[in-house]
Amino acid sequence: MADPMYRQIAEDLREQIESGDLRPGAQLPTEIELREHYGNASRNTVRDAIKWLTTRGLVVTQPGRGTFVVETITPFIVRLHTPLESKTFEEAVRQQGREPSVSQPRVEVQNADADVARELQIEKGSTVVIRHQQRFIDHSPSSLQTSYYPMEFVQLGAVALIQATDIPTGASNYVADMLGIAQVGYRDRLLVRSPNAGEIRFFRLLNTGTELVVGTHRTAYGHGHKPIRYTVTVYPADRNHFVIDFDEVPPLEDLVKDL
Amino acid sequence: MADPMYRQIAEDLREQIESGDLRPGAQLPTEIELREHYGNASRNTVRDAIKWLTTRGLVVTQPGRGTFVVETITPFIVRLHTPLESKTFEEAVRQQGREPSVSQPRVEVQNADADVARELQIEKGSTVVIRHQQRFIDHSPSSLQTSYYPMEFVQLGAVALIQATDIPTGASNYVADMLGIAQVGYRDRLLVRSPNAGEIRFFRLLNTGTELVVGTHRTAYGHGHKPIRYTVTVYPADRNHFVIDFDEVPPLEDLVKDL
DNA sequence: CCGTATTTGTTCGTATGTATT
DNA sequence: CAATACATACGAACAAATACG
Repeated sequence: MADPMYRQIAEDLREQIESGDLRPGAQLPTEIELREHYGNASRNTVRDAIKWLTTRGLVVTQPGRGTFVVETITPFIVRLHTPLESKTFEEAVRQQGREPSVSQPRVEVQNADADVARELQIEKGSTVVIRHQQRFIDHSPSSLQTSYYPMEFVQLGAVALIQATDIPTGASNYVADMLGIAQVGYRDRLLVRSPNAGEIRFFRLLNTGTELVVGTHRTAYGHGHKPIRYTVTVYPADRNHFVIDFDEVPPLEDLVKDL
Repeated sequence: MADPMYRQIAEDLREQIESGDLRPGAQLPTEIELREHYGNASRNTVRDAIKWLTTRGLVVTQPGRGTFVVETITPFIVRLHTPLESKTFEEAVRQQGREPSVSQPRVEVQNADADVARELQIEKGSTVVIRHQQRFIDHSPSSLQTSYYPMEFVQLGAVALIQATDIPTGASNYVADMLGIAQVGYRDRLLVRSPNAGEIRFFRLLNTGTELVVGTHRTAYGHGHKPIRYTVTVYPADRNHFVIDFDEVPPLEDLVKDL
């Protein structure tokens, strides 16, 4: 049995895109033109073909403008496995020749949900301090970071945690200094999922259903496997690569240069 | 202005799914029933609503059967950052209480494309040995692995690389033993993309356009940052988590247990 | 700023095909 | 084989966003 017509049209367009006949950013023929080109197929059939392509992330449509081949984005490299004497966000971004900026932190005090309780090894419902921050690269939304700390840390003296001001040395180092709890290791978990409404807004995603985010869940530990911090950072999957280095590898600049 | 009707229907169904009124695996009302429920909307409008949900990965439709809320899969944990004395695939899978198996390797000799040439730091077009292997967990397709080695290694004596038989100690250790090139570090790069036709077939994906794979690109280095091996492993994004450990962290079993 | 043409978005109706039960 | 349910395809009308003179 032959493929349905809308798939044949979609395949034909896909080949034109992948062969380079239709370059990134180029406008596809209008629905009327496509209709005429493919044996006077119905406009709805042509639209089904375009939908097939949009669902697979090959084209985007804009009302009143047209349908365009997606632009390829030069990805930013997110380094997950930095050494303990790690670079701050600002340093890491500048290293790739880009301009970092961050929002003022937003601080909340809430009860731990199941995820947070598991990662911080505390009772579900215990009080935790939550610090949110928005990060930008070249003034474009880059990532959303949410860190969870046990309320206990504030009571023990790390009071800056519940203040909505940037901690220049990094909240992690601040806790280490104030409480004498040094970070000796961490575990990152990555998972891919659909963005929620807030993420769609912040990252200015199109909400075509093809957009995805990568969540990196980092739990940092002190001596004796005691959790210090649980940080979730969310990145749009389309504009980021994730790099993990172990021991002796060439400098990151080589990779950035070669893309 | 109010949302279009198909979106209102989609939102209503989405809430039922996320609230748990419609559990994973449950069948949605048929298109005709939905049509009647939502003020005799056109069947096409109901179908637009369902399409909105399918592109977001919330439901799947099966011709002749119905539309069903997607089943949630218990993810396998892929450990990216194992120490150098790392576990084999078999050991890592058994550690999570699952049953591993692998295909016979398929070996090719080809010219390096731009990616491979960059990673192995050789001339584009140089001859490379490519070893493919299919991996299964509990007899389900789990990952596709492709490793690239410079042809030079075979000429220098590592002849088992071009034989289509499993190297029990691991190809990496074999190269180290035969040529005295020890692996002293590696860099992993992760990226999310749509699967190609072969991957859709092997992983038995539905090709709804929402299915995604995560590619892990590992370049292993010997002394002096000399590349030894470039390995691309492809995983379906929906059934895997990725974990990277650094220094002192609790045993992985704790995480697997708590899911 | 306005009006008009162009282009995609939404909604309906209808008919027929294909897969499953 | 029949009934049910989703898939494909067509045609039509109006709405909304955009571009342009």
